[in-house]
Amino acid sequence: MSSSTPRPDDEAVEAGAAGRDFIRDIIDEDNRTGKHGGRVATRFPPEPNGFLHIGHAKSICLNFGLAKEYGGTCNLRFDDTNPLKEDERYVRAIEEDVRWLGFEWDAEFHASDYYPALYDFAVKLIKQGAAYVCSLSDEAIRQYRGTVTEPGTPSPDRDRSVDENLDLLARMRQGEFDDGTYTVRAKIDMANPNMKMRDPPIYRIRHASHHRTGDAWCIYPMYDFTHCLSDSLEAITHSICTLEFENNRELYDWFLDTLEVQYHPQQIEFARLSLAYTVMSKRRLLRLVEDKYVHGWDDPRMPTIAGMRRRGYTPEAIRAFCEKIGVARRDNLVDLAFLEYCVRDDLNPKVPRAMAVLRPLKLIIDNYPEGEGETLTAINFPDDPPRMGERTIPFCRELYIEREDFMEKPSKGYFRLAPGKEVRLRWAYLVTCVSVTKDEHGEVTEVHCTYDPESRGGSPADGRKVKGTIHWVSAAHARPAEVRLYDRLFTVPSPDAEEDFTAVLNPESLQVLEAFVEPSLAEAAPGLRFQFERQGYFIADPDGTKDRPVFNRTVALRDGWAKLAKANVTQG
RNA sequence: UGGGGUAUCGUCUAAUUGGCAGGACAGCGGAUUCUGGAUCCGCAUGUCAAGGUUCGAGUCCUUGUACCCCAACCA
Repeated sequence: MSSSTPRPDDEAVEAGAAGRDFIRDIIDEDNRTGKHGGRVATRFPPEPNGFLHIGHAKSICLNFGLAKEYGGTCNLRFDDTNPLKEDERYVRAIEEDVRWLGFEWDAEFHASDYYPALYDFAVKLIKQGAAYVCSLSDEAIRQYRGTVTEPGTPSPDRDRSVDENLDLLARMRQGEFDDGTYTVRAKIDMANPNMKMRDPPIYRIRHASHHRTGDAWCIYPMYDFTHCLSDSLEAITHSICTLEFENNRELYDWFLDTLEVQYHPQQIEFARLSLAYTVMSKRRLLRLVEDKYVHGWDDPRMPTIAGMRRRGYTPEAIRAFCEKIGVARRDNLVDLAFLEYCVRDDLNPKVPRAMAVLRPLKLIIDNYPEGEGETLTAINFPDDPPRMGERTIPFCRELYIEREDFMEKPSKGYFRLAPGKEVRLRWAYLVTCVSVTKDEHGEVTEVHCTYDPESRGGSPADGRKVKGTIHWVSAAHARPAEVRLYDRLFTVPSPDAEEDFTAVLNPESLQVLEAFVEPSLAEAAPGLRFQFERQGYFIADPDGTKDRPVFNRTVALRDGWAKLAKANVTQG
């Protein structure tokens, strides 16, 4: 078959739908064989012990996306079985993030909703002789478990009678015992080569208040026991999780088989997302927040959904990213450039342009009348002028330009401003540098130019070509603004591999600049996005005030000159 | 050293199930441009290794190698 003949799903891919992957293959096959009666029911099951990150976004897009594509359902389920680490605050943050990403769940559940049912299942297991109450300490349990190469040894309580187990469980539940004195364990196989099958604990005593059930319980079910049964109770068809739960699947199936539940969902594992130059475990992210390496869960440097939102990323960009990286089972480390591409690609057509000077250098037009000024017209979206209209910008004799846009001794290929060189001031005039003034350190403090009055708007009357165009703001009208530049949080691609990941934090991940912005930007409401021409995409931050807006750089523009300059340097 | 997994351009990911190894990002070159942006065109780069089966192997077989996960009363 010719390669130019489109395959059936090529159109779907082009239409923006997610691509093919092994999970969709499994579902197609299940639908073909009628395994779940053609039903597709997924769930996104976060533990409310931290904020969601980009790795969760991948899972969210997968689970909700599958439900949408197959006309199924997707629940939001909080896996809240550990009262010590969980909090209502995280529940609210997670709900907000999922909605912001553009998904709405069919039903919201909490594992804690199932505590009574789960307790009954534990009783049933005991009655079946498939679980027992164990009095071993956590250390003892660990020792009895053996190692990966040596079998474990049975707990002395393994053959406790059903009646005694039932009595002990009831008393555990009544609060008769202290934390750590007893656990309920599944009775499986202490010599099983799969460590997860060596009589895993399913209930532990924790005299702690739960954010939803308060003090109603002092015993809490554990993950393996809770998760499969929650899935079953919700009649989930495809229980999608990450690869590290692969060993748990045998246990997942064991509980459901042993308890002979009506619905036996299928657990399917996929490789979690790793993003270069950041960490993705909630444990480490929590550490960054608690030890104040960042300013909170929503710090724009964080890989959290909240951080990316504040940074200016859009839900569309994040969704596109999650679809483009695909779903597979091999370990991966996704390039930061790929995420940034998705962000630029989304922002480029929908964000208006503006001018801001981040590192100001004064430019004086010697032949422009002192004390006079004029108003020029700038187009908000040059690639499609009618679409976002135009705005006016004030111009006068003294301006600020970017320090980077002037070089006293221009290097090869530099076509911005330099002594004797002519450039275009964006939307304004052509200017030629005639002299510079310097301070006592030899630092250039002012650039003097003459302008061509016949080039108003930026087009010279004689049609001569000027290679360089630079941005500027009128010194008399410029508004001060704080600009926050973000860089990768870590200096190495895989900080997780480091002994101490905090040792490789990037000290320059945040740079705060005192910038000048064009007047139209002064009152930008928080959340408004702009492309500062030639620099990048920015979003107005809630920290801004009426007289002093704050802009976060979402992502820089690709910089061809920086690349060229770097190549020149390495060449010698 | 036990068990469970995974290996395809630098990166992410496909390959109609044994039939020309494709796409995207990154890179490089060119065109174009009032953003060194965007856009357009083009180029280069890959099947973990060694054997075997076959007209034909990324795909099947054998033997290796590398990496990931599992010994929390976390999820």
